[in-house]
Amino acid sequence: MSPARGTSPPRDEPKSGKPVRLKDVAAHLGLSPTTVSLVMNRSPAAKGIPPETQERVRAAAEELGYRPNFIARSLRRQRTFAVGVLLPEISEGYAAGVLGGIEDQLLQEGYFYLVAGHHSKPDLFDDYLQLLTERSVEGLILVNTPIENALALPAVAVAGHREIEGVTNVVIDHEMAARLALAHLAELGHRRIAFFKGHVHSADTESRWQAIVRASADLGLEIDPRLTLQLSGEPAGGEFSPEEGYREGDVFGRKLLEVGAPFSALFAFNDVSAIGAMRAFSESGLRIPDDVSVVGFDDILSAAFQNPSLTTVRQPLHEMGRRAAAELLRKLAAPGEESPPAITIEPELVVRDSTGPARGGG
Amino acid sequence: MSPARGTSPPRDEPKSGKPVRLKDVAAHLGLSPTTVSLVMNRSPAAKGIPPETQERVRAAAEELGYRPNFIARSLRRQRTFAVGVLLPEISEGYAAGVLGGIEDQLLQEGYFYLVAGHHSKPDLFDDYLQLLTERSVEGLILVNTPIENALALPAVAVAGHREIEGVTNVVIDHEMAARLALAHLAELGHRRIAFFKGHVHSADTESRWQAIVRASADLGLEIDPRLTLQLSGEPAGGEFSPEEGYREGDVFGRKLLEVGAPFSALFAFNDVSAIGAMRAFSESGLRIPDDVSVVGFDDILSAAFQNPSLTTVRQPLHEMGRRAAAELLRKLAAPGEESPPAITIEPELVVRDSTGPARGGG
DNA sequence: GGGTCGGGCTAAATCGTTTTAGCATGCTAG
DNA sequence: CTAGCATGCTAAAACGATTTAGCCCGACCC
Repeated sequence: MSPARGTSPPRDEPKSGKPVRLKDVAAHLGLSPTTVSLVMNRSPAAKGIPPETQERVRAAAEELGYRPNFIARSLRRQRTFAVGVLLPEISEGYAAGVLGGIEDQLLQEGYFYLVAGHHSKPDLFDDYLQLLTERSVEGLILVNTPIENALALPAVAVAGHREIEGVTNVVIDHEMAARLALAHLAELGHRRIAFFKGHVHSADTESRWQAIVRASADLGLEIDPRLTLQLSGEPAGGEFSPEEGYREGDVFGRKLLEVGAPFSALFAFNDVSAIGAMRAFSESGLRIPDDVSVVGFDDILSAAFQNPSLTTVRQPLHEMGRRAAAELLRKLAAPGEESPPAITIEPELVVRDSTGPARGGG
Repeated sequence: MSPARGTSPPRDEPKSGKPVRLKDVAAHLGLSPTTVSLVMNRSPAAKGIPPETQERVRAAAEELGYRPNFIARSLRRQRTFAVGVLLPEISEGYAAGVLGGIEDQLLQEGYFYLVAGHHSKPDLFDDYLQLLTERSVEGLILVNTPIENALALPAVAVAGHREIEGVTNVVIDHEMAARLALAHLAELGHRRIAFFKGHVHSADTESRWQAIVRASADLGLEIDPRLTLQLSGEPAGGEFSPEEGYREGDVFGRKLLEVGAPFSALFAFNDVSAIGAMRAFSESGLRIPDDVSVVGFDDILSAAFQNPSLTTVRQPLHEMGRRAAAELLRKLAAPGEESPPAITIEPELVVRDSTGPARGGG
């Protein structure tokens, strides 16, 4: 049963047997665990320990392959360096994009995160909140996740639906988005523009529409109510399947043509409905962008692959995730301070081939 | 500083002040922590405790809103109920899909997971492995992540590039994939089929090609080397950007036409290259599927949105993730047992509009 | 009446750290 | 000669659970 029986492992292999604990390093050196801990953590209290001892300690730790046990440390310090992320569904493009940004920022700062996908079921949502709290996450990031009551932990929301006391909301700058898209179309000579509005329950719907109304006024464009169609499905983050959104775009594209009112451009609520509409237009014999220009919103992967490729307002999902994570870490670092109620992120217009000059000059 | 000073919080509000510990519940009842622990965990040793006491304990726990501290429990039991997931980049479609399946399975079984995206940088990869180990994850899932040496923890790989001792690999059944795609084309009357082979460094390339060769033989199809083009970028999980893959499909589609050898169908290595090729074909005046049929691989979101929509072999990413997680949990539950070197998942042929009967009957 | 047994609990060690409060020792200053 | 003060460390108490080894007490048996 002796640990060094028969062929011993090569000496430079630290992964043999049980992990090395602080106590082992201390024993190896003939010092107390306290000293080793102080040195390893570069604690201010370690200033009383002479440099040569410190060096001995570090050398021994290195030699033995000592790795502090995070669990024990978390227990003692009451810090887990972990945050919880709640989102509807991880494999869906919007959430995955945001999560990528969250991850970059968190890992960079030495944090990890626990993710739970609640599939938009409110009861699951509460359960997971509970579980995450039990696991002692230090804060929360809510991606496209509506909450009812205030939270016990510091939190930041991305595409949050409501305004909640103490929860900072990271949102896209709808004003700018509307201005970018409409100015682009206006510049190409379009005057009669059709719109797809979002689902009534989507948080983005209202603010985006307000922004569109304002931008239209600024640009001297008139909005024709007959050319304004409200989608019934698909809130911003995609609680419904993209296929549904696509089909809806197709259906609404047809509807638009049936209205009879002329239009030379469409600004859709999102890319999937834009793509659906493009299909409807093509099948009706219209050519894009010669007969009608189309602008989407989001810049999903497929946007670039369309034929023609889709001009769209890009939501910088990665950046939104990064900012959300950064803001949460800031809150954690400065618990007292007031935090901003919202952080707005600038969208970007990606001009591709689905937009072109209006025919006949406006 | 008394906790019950001034306006006390409503009694049914358990979130007031500090969290309730096991010790508090014990004190409240005049029992020892041991007893409470035994009861709460339904430990076999609790059989000596009379049901009425047990009921008292549970009622008190409920009343006080007791939630066991996971950290403390983890430390004592040496179980974290957490696994680590290593992947190149979370916001990329392949990894996100697999992760969705992993998550479903893990949460269902009471586990959480920590994700680290190494962006295909081997040094980051080692760092994160280290960090995850320090955090005491119980096992690892590697998604599209090549590893050099054996791992200290139980592990399962999805789309693993190498075979590693003790690491179970979850892979797609290439034989079946090839058979599905080629049988479909053969049935439509196609005899001269062009192929895009994968990048040399992709793990899937070789096995898939072998499967294609075998399936072709079985179906009596001949493979024309002139119609077999090897892509240079884009390994299976997408280390390169999709845009690159798309462009490459476009370029290779053109090359195919320049070869001069006739073909009526293309079986591409993945959807992005298939989509690129479709574009090349359309621009050369060929109609899909009338002049040429195209089959992709993966079933990415965009596949359904193409015009025409793309027939493709779907990789059930979610299922692969689920199976990987399930297998890892099995390993954790039965540490001694032999585990299978590989788990193969059946792909599915999704027939859409990019395939049709061969012109002139073969 | 003493031994045994079982019922109903609990004391205390433990998991691997961090951190507070000191303890020797030796030197210096008065 | 001794109080005072660095210097270089350490003992022990946390953190919040789990778990092993028993303790106490009454009932039962012979």
